[in-house]
Amino acid sequence: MTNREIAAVFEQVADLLEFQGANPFRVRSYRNGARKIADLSESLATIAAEPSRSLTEIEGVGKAQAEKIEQLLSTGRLPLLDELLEQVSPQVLALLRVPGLGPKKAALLHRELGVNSLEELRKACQSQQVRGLKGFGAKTEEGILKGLTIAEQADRRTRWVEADEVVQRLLEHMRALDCIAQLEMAGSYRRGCETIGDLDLLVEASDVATVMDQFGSLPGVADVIARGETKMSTRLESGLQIDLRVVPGESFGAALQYFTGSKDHNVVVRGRAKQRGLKVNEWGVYRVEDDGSESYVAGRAEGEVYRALDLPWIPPELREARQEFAWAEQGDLPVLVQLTDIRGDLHMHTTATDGKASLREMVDAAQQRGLEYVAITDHSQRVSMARGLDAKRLRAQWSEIDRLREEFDGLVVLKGIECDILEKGGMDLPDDVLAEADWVVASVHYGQKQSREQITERILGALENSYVSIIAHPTGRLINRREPYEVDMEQVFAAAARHGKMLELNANPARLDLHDIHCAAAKRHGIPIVISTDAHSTEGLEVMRHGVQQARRGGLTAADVANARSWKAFEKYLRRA
DNA sequence: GCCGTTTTCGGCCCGACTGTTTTCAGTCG
Repeated sequence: MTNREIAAVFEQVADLLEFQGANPFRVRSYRNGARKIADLSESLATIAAEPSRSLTEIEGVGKAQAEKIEQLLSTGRLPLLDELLEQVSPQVLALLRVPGLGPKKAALLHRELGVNSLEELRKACQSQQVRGLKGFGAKTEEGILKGLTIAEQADRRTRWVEADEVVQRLLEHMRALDCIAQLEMAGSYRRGCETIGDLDLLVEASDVATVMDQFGSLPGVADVIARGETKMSTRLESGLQIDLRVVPGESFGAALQYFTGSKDHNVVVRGRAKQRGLKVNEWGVYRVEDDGSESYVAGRAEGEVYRALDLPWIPPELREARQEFAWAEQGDLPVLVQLTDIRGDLHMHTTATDGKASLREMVDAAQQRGLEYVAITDHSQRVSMARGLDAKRLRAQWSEIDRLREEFDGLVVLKGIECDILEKGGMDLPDDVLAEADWVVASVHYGQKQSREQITERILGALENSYVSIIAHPTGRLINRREPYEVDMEQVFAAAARHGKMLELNANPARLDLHDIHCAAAKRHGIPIVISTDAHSTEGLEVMRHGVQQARRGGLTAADVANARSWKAFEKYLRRA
């Protein structure tokens, strides 16, 4: 079983236990275990197979979970899960997706009314059976009916780039107010996560009511879910929820820290505070005296909050309770790569295959963006739908690049190709053609359903080809649309390191492939990452910022990113490789 | 179920808001 599958089993166990009203800390420990497993770049099977190592070396995995992982690895089954599934039907778990329904209320509905599915819940609400239950009323019933629609279309998080469009609109709408002193987005949006559950807006303002009125009047707001003295929540017609918090200036930094999360990061922050006789909440950092009284220590700026805990400010992208606290304590926090560090773009298409802009237009647009070097990498012949290039057409394009080079002073244009790794293994163009290229991007487009062994073999084969420079979008996933193909990334990392190859971080916001944890793993292997736009139009060059953001989440510095090097430095590296 | 600079038991982050209830439980982030 793969890490992802085992993490999913632990998640399911947590859901089922929660539904049964089990010890909430036991539930949390399974969720925590699932997350740590999902964050792992090494496979559990590898760790378990090594006699000198133990699964309990994974933080958050103790003796009990280690045994369960071993059961899953050897038998593919978990008796605990089977047992739980006998007691609770998995369909009932869907009830937890209804906003406002937690384990307690869902269990009560199941127990008292025999509700087993979202459909049955709808019927129970419509026949007004729900309002009679203890702890329920007419308003709850109406709320559930509203929430049902959301639950039915749930299971989908918004891609960061889509959320960003809403954010830009929201910020502009709010900036129209004079009474706002500070305005920041927090939450997973600020952490640059690839998908966003909801949006969090933080405001410092004197006039709370005016801010809330303005917030509620954002075009596209379908519903005001809640409105209190400091907190308000709305839902857009698209289903996206936006939370607003209004705080005073002395709390702004503390609130920003608090609402940026992640949840797990904040748990560690709180724990540290406690060790130091402090308390951290969204209003500030407080010293707790022996008599129980509290005095304000910090909270105006986010950095103050961390300083009070003897930590440097931690970039939001790193706040996932992974390595950041260890780094921060040792003074080893990476200086994360920035968009302005990027000097080259090494994956783009033209009208020769499936691009929308000509070679000249792409090169021109790259120069206008201030890039020092680009590689033109159209598809190879196997990608027939895109009219992929055979040797003859490819050489013709390279001649065109030769002519173009004389015109474009100060911009280096590399003769490249995105060469398919064939289903049966091997490259889509002969070695003598690849040998003439400056830059060979190898990628899997076909046969994505093949077995783990097959796909891994294909990619390893490409890494062994001395003319291949890099593997593009190494896992093939499309966010919200297609799972990554089965590939043993450990072997890919080892082979890439051995053969001196690079790995691509595809910056297309639908791909963001490599994943952040794979970026971090590649860095540990000393593999240079190239962030590429894979642009199919001149506007497509714009997506570089998404790739940089993903790289930051992976903890990459400019030194870890090959195309953050000057052309001179990059060229030297190419020649050596 | 996990974990340990008050360690092998007894903690485990903390506050806002809602609806239902006369003082709080449940949910959410």
